[in-house]
Amino acid sequence: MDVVAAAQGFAAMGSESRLEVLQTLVRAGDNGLPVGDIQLRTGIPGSTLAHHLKFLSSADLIVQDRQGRTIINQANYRHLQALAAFILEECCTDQEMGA
Amino acid sequence: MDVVAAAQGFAAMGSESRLEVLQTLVRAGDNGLPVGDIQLRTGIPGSTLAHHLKFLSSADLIVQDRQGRTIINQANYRHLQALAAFILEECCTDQEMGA
DNA sequence: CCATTATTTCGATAAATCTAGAAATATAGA
DNA sequence: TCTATATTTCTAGATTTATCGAAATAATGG
Repeated sequence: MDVVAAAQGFAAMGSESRLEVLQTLVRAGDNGLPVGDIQLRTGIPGSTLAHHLKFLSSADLIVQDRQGRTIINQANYRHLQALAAFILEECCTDQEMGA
Repeated sequence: MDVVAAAQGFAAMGSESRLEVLQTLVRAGDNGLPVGDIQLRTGIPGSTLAHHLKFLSSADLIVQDRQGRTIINQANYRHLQALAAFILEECCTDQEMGA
């Protein structure tokens, strides 16, 4: 995980609306959720939601998979875990003792 | 950690420049670093850096402490850890089994 | 092919953010 | 107090983002 990808990931989580969408998907588990269900649970209008889902998907935080005419959205747990790990990954590597 | 604070925290990490500044402080450990040192290590101009540090500090990601005429910046490890934990905290709580 | 459902793209406006030079502020020491 | 050092505030332009209605696209069933 390079700093560019990480920044993009955090930026995608850095909006209240989008973080709520992401949390909804994280809670939903491996089955994922269709766009319409997310719309119902969050109250976000379709066009706005599509915008946010695109943002999340560009950042690799979710995966979209078409099934017939609905689109299933799933949290990308691997990537999310990698981002969580990234935050403190290099903790204290430059720290000097004493002082 | 509520969703508002979390979104603010992730937004603060969601810029490449700012994430680099934060990483620099995470690496620096508990001793922290003066603004000038961060400036040297990152190459970011003073006024821009001050802006980013304020952003990070508003989001509670770093703590600033004046010592004489220099300002020591330290990563707020507690808060960073809480943010890392937040990401997958509620994983799968809504998941239904089978099918 | 037509109607229906699901989702996205278009378009436009408002708001927030990024950047950095110049000026201002704060502190310490001579 | 005068000077040097450290950092911030001011200011402003360029870029990005957020929002959402209306129109367009995609897929299904009759």
